[in-house]
Amino acid sequence: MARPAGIKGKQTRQRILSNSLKLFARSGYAAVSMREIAEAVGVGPGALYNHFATKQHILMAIMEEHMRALLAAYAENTTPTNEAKNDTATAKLEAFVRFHISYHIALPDAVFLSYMELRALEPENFKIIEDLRREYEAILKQILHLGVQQKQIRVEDIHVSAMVHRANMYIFNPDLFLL
Amino acid sequence: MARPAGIKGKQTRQRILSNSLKLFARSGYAAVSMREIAEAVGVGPGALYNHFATKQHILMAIMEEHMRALLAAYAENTTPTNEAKNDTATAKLEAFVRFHISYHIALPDAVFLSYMELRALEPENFKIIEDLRREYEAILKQILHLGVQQKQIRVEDIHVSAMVHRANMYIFNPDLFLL
DNA sequence: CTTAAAAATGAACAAACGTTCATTTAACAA
DNA sequence: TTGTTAAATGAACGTTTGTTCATTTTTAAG
Repeated sequence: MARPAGIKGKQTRQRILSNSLKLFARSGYAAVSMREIAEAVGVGPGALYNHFATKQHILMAIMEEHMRALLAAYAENTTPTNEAKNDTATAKLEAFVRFHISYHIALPDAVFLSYMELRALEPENFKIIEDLRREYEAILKQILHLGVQQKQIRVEDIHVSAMVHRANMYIFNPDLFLL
Repeated sequence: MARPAGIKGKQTRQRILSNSLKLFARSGYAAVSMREIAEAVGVGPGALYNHFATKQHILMAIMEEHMRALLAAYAENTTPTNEAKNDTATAKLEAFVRFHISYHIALPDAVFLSYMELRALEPENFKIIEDLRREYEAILKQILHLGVQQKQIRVEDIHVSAMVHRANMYIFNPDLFLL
């Protein structure tokens, strides 16, 4: 057999990503083999390389798309209408927290993976994900800043406060403290 | 070269355990090879097998000895003198929490590993570690029970309250919810 | 002093790993 | 209809994996 009938490439790509996400979250990136992924998707090992250059590229695609989807969902959630309604910093903060929690609760595997397997990323990929994470954190920082300006929020140190979010990362990766 | 002069077996065993702990905590059990461990210890790959039958036995030794040390330390901490001083349930609870936090803060690698690499344990080994964990949790449950009897503590559900501790495990291993 | 056990070596093994490639078939554009 | 690209196969490649083993040296016991 060769190419099956009625198969669109983008579908297989998505199936590789979703199955890899499950497997990586369950067993860890290093413990999952390409053959395992291929079997879960229902293709031969070689087929994976029509869609991703390496195993690392699969992990990277999962993480990067997760972060970009998070940022896009926040932008979507923060429509001009909602922005007008949430005019005060405390309203913005509540909207942010509600969005953050509901979004992350809905995608436990992706969140778990994005925290846990940072250590499996090659340096240049790690940097890309780190930058996306910083971009997301900047949203919270900006809200806190506004709250201080409006004298609605009092924080001893805005940076540290925003890091409450980042703390999750350190819980999962204690060694990052050393960087 | 063969056996070096002045080497006691127990020393090498400990060096294998401590180096493996560091490597496993940093990169994950599956991502660390026996050759990596051997190099960190400063011996050849074959030497590891004079002390542990398999790689899994190394992980298991780390986890089991960590849990047994935890239980022993608590027993040590809870001397008859201290028990007499901590006669009320709230005093016992405070003593437990203080012990728990200070002990776990002192051993971040071992704690991280014992939470994270449960998924790398073969079923029979997982059961042994799980039983030790339950034994430790039983201490807290007993204190809460006493507190309810003495009407010093009110809990909606003792089991659930004790599980606040266990919650850490689920944060690191969401799939355990399915068991 | 002799001997058995303990500790280490490093080459070797089979299995599994990530990845490549020649080949085949389906989809699609010209 | 023809030619090119996309998608899949599955055997094969070189490397790495966990582990074994014959051998050597040290320790320790009788």
